[in-house]
Amino acid sequence: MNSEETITKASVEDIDRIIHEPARLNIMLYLYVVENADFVYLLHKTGLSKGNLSVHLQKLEANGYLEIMKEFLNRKPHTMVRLTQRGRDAFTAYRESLLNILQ
Amino acid sequence: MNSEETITKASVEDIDRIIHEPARLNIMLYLYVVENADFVYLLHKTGLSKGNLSVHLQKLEANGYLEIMKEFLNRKPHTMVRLTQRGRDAFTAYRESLLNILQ
DNA sequence: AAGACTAGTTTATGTGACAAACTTGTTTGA
DNA sequence: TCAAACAAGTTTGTCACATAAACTAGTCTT
Repeated sequence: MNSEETITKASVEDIDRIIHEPARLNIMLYLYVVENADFVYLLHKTGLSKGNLSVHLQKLEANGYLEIMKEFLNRKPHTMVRLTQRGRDAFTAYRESLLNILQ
Repeated sequence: MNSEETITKASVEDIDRIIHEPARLNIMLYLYVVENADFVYLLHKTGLSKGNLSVHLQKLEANGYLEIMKEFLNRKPHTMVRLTQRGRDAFTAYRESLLNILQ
């Protein structure tokens, strides 16, 4: 194997589909800069329906990309969300990957 | 409306989902540089199954992004594909859109 | 105390990606 | 020469997923 062959080609195959879905990409973009967000904040920012947002958050959590913390605030349920380090890394990797492909 | 408000925000909502799907993004990337490609070439380049490739090409054609030209070559069916201007424009718009979102 | 509101979750449905199976014809080899 | 293998796709069946509607559980208002 010579040096030319070791150049890794930016590959569409290894796009992270969990992040690639626009609804979740949007969520990740907000969480990446905000660090801490609650359900209602994301609801308004993303424009997703509640059911939709709920399911996408669960999927991101199932992949270890974020943490969902439930508490009661003024006697009402309150859902806080933040990216895990894994989620943060996955997002930067996704970004690098796509920039490589498109540039 | 003042000038600040006219700054268009790069929005996840208007990602072109036809192109966004990785399999089709891959196809578009090849067609964008090659200009003319046949079915078998794309089959090998993309690594998609034949059925999959067939369906994705039909979907891109249905959206006016490419033209499918069928002919017989050495008595065998031969499918040529090329981007339309519309497809070319859609691709550059998609690229711009995603670069804006990710940068 | 009945209706409206808040903050979500569960479900039902439709769409879509994918590969397996099929189709139509051509070439090969026994 | 005819049957098996090959070529180039298409159609079909299945499974996953995105989405909104319906539901839940509790709180506030009047």
